[in-house]
Amino acid sequence: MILEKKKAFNEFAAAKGLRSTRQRDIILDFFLSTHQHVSVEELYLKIKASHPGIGHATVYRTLKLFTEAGLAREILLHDGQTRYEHALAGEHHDHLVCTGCNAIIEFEDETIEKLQKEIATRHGFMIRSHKLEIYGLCAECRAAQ
Amino acid sequence: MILEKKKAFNEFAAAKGLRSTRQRDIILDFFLSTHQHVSVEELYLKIKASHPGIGHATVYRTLKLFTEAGLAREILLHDGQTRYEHALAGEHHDHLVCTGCNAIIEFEDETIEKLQKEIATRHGFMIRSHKLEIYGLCAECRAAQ
DNA sequence: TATGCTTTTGATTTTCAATTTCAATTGTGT
DNA sequence: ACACAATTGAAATTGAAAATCAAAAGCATA
Repeated sequence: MILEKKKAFNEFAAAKGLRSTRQRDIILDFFLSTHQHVSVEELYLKIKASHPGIGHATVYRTLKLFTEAGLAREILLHDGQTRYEHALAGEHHDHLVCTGCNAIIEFEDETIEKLQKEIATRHGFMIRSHKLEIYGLCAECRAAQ
Repeated sequence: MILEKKKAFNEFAAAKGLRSTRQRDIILDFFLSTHQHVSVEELYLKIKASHPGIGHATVYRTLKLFTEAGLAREILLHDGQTRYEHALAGEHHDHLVCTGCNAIIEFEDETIEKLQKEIATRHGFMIRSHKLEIYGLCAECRAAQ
């Protein structure tokens, strides 16, 4: 899985004529070994602990590259921080976001995906990507109330 | 429709013990007369043209109030600007967002809504709100390519 | 209508994520 | 090793959003 993604990135880099750099390797390693939905700041701090030389800007830039390469996907929640989740081209999942404890539960639903395609077709729209987030309270937070 | 919303806001204000102010009236008028999906900045500039006294902060604060009152809903697209769309409690629609021309097409789909509820139930999750955005190219932008 | 208390306002400052800048560094083909 | 372009990172900049706080405005009461 991790190797698969590294390979995917290398292919993307090669196709785009990007150079292979120490920093990108490190950032990719860290990104792949974090939990889902890291914010840039969070990842930056993690990396900084063992690689103090790596700068803010590079982390931002590189995560944008991963997104272009299809390894990552940007998610905007409502706390003003951009997060990135793991992704592989083609695969997709959506989110239940708990507003109580900020937990994120992932799910997939083929029927919803299919309905989206139908809607798009009806409007002459060509889908590139989509995002479905359901906000509310998870089972634990409901119980705790 | 506009009166209905004004009434809704007045009721909300009364229930919360908020005062009725000239600024809030003006901002509500402008908000209700704009197209869907205004950014705060956009609305602020529109208002400023005829009411130069009204400040940035007030527009931000007031839009948050409208959201609390159920008249507006925050939407985060990928341009770093928070937008607000018109809403009435209970009503909901989702978006096709064209990455070519930034057009936003609204749609509603009962089946998708129903599937979301099922998914939530399956996870013991209580839905408060949700957001579905489909990104891609609209018919015009596809043709223009 | 005046009084006194409280909310609201708005100019300004602050914050903070994200981007830009640019000189120095590094990767890569020759 | 050389040359040249891409990349990096410290620092500055931008820009949205929130916080601050004295002044102004709303509102209940006399």
